[in-house]
Amino acid sequence: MSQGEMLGPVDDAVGYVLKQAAVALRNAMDVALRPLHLTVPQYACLELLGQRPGLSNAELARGTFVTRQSMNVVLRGLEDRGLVTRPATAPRGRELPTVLTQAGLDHLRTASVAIRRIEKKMCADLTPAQQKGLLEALATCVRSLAGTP
Amino acid sequence: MSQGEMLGPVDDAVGYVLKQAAVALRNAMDVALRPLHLTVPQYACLELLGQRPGLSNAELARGTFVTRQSMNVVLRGLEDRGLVTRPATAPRGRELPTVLTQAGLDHLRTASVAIRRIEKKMCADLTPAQQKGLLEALATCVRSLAGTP
DNA sequence: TGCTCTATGTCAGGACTTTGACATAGCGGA
DNA sequence: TCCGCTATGTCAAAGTCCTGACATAGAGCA
Repeated sequence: MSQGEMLGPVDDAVGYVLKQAAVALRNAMDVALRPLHLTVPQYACLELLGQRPGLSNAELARGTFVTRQSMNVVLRGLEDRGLVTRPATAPRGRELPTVLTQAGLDHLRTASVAIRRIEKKMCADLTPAQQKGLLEALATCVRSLAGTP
Repeated sequence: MSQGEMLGPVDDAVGYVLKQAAVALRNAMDVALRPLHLTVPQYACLELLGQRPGLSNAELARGTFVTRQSMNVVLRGLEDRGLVTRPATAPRGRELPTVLTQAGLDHLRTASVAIRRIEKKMCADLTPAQQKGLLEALATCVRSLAGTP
């Protein structure tokens, strides 16, 4: 390659830098979760269940930004490993409320500290005010994009 | 669903909101590019080539955060549609410098305004200072994550 | 009651991306 | 010069995720 770090116009585009940050975070999470034999979607599922037990498959899918089908296979894998449990029959409607097992809770704890370390590292060079502003700005972006075309 | 918009602890995590924003942007770009028969990676490739003509396959892959193999199939598709051109033989080393054709440039222009409209909408409710802060904060996060573990 | 509409769980198929591997072209030091 | 070392382009295989489709359960309304 000819130039090492030439600043191009793409680096001024919010979308580009957003994508860049998301990919960097994803990769860092991936390597942090590998020793625990967890993928990022699996961890996201556990984290959500830890904070809000009894979520159904569809609710978990929306919460982790994947489809119901993908979440279904994730849950199957976690179920086979004994990390989560779903009742055989639906207590209401067709929703199968999922809960963490003790093993799942233990796994979540260790994974959670690893991920929290990643986030800490990511925000290490940000002042508390900057971090707060980042959070608010991103939330505002999400709201703006959610509106009608 | 029981609760509509209950604010959970996950919404306070920077990583979660970052992912949320990236997915929202990706989806918005997807629907905006569909009428032009372009996928997001294809558009990203065209945009990069428009700003820095002559980039090689590997350089484009790094710039769009995918693997060389994925970028190879993307380039093949764009080449078959006559939007980009690569020399049959490498002028230096093994790199094949890719450039936009006139049709590719036209396609890029229309796609670029559509995407810029999306970014404009995303940042609509942000003050210029907030937008500047967001850009800087994200760049700082990328740098922090890039450091050694 | 009966009908429609929405939402959920699940199965099959396909599209896209990544991992792994290989041959080759420059680069730099012994 | 020669030998490693890195980087590039490409092929094959695997994995991951999504789109499409179906049957079913509850809510709302005539």
